[in-house]
Amino acid sequence: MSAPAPTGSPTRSRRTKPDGGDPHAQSLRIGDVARLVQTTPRTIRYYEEIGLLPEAPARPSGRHRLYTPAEVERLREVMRLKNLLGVSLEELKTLLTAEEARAEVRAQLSREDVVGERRLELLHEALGHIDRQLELVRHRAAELTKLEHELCETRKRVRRKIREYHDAEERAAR
Amino acid sequence: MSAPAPTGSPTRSRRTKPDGGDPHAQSLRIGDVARLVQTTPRTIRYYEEIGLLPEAPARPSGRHRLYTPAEVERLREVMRLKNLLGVSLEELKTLLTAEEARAEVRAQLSREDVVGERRLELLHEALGHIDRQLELVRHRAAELTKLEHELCETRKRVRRKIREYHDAEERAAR
DNA sequence: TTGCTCCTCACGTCACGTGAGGTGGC
DNA sequence: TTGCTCCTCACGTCACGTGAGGTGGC
Repeated sequence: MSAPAPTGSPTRSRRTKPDGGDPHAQSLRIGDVARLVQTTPRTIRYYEEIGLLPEAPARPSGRHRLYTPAEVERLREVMRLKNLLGVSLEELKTLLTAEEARAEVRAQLSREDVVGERRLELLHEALGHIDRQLELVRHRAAELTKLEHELCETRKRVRRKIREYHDAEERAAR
Repeated sequence: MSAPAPTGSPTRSRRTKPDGGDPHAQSLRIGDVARLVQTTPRTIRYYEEIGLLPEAPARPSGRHRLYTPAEVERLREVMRLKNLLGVSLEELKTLLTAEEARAEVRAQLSREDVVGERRLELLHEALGHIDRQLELVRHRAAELTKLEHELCETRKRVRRKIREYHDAEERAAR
């Protein structure tokens, strides 16, 4: 998982000079981000284009995009779900929208200013969303495990044949 | 997995009249096959076009394609690997070519007319191929399982919050 | 004969890949 | 200033989707 950065420059991070209160401190450029999450700049721009990632607010056309560590994490999660769940980007978008709603709920709940029925309602909504995702993940995991078992069985059969060959050779030697 | 055939005619199978030695007995048409393996006729034709499925030999242009049960099984396996492994069709093609080589080897071995070094060589080749596939499958399975655990943890936290809410309500009632 | 499914182009779409030509920042 | 990465079009590609117009077989 820890990408060994196969080629290219040793990932120079931008603006690592002592943080002078700069709101862009620790920001990474698109190429660095792409290497970190194992994808390409083109893909990141495309995700922004279709609204899967938020546009950097008020970036003048032609200027470099900059990404905060939080945005990098978000992208990493997007890539992970896309790879593992095999859904379309449109489905992924709705899935992530729900995820954000959940985050919003968590934020509200932690401020403790949402109480009573409303609080319970939000919690049950979050639960429903998690359960849907869990079902999807479990289904795929089960199918993969089944495939793994089948491959193991086939492997055993081949190994047995190899053993039988060696046994026969041994008998012949006597 | 057993497709409930959501809409359309109740899957009339072709040529189910008592098998009169017809080599095409039990053959299915492309629409029936598509329903069976959860895909579309277009996809099946496309796979034939790029050589992922063998072309029906000597089918005059414009005539219907017919599929034997063995061909349906082959296609089902293709769909399964594509969905679970998330590889390109080109990668899948080489993967299946190796699979066929293995089948060929099995056929040769069962005829017992391959002996000595050659036999052992073929077996080790098969083993290597299986191991590569196993590695791929295990990696994905592990990642999915990790995601599943994470979702479970999140679920627990939400449930705990719900319980805490009810507890607080109970205390308030006293 | 009527209805269905099938056929072959062929253009559209999704999720990017890949230059072309130009600008930005260490 | 030199090198790099970045930028925006814009066309290409992969894996199909979706009609258009026509033929095949129960």
